[in-house]
Amino acid sequence: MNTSSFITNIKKTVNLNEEEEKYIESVFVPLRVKQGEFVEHSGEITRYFIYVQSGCLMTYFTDRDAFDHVAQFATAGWWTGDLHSITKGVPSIYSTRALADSEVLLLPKNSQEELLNKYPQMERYFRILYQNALVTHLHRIIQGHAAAADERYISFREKYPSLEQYVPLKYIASYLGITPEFLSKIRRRLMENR
Amino acid sequence: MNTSSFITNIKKTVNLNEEEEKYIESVFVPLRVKQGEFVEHSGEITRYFIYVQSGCLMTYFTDRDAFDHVAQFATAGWWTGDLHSITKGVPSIYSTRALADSEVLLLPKNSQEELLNKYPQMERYFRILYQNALVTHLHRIIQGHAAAADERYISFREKYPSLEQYVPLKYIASYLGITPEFLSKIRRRLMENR
DNA sequence: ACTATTTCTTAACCTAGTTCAAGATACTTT
DNA sequence: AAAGTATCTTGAACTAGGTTAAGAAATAGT
Repeated sequence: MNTSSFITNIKKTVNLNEEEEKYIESVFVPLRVKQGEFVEHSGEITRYFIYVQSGCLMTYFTDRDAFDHVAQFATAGWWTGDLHSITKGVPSIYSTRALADSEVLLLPKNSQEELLNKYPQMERYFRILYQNALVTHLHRIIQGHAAAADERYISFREKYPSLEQYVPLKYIASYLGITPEFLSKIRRRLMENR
Repeated sequence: MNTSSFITNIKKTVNLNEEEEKYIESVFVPLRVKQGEFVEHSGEITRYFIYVQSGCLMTYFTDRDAFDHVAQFATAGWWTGDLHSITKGVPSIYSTRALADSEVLLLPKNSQEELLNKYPQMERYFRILYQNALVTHLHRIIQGHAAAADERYISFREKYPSLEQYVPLKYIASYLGITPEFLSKIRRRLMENR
């Protein structure tokens, strides 16, 4: 498995010379996961930042009634994992699992720290990554309050059309904060009205 | 108005020498706002990162039915504003207003860029700031899906006890994603059960 | 191809949270 | 202190979305 797609991704944000590329590539741990397999388990301390090369992962929270709540999906070019657990060294409340056979690159916590110390561009890369994620998250919060479920579903489909091929509807429902049954109703209404 | 509280805040995360402190202090624009006054208006391109020295601000989104939805509160030591608008140069969908007489420090977009280029520590400071905010935001999303309104209210009070002095209940309701009337009912139930 | 398991849908009934409208408490301003 | 404005509460009627349970359709395993 080669890591060049990741380097390409970084270079969209910051510049890297040959030596930097080499080093960065060297610290990632490539991993293949089959559909259904876990990359991280809740309850354990997260050790890796997870970058998706291909396939699709989901990160989710399981509540005390054993209901799963999808925090985020991640397809090629996305990062996922539990930032809180890895940075603070506390057990994670999220699990990360493959929704399809996937190739991921694991960046161990220590290696990330090294990268940040060694290459200021990497500090910038992550700053911008987090900055963009923050905008998206806040938008999701507000839309959760301001828009009805059907609107949220419609904009989800517009925003992430590629996810439909990987993600079962029940997880999309979970991501949107509704039940699969209600999503079914919404989908039917949308079909009937056109 | 002095800016030293801000420097103290940065120094909790990264180190600064005398020269750096001086320069950083020099690029901030201090501003006093009275209760009810706006710091940023939706529809305009955000020009400043907003740091709160004292008092309390709220940033909110107004939907097409003219309902306000509180995105976040900010008291002393917090940043607020619309990251999307300022970084992408697009009109903001959020407004920021003072809930009490407040002292804020405005960091113009250009000055932030300069700081980031000049001092790698500042890149790190913002990376960590965003990283922490991301954790909080994701938690808020998940709690919005996994917890009922009364639980969300209780954990809000535990997490931000200091906000109760500044923030009218109707805005707390908005932040939690419920109506003021329903928050009233929740509060009553909580009173009766003890 | 056959079976088992998971996912998706439907329908009847239920509830957390909303809407509307009115009254009660605060908080300002003069 | 009075009057005006904004906030908070209450209650009755309502609705978006949840629950339960069962069947249909798709996937996966053998």
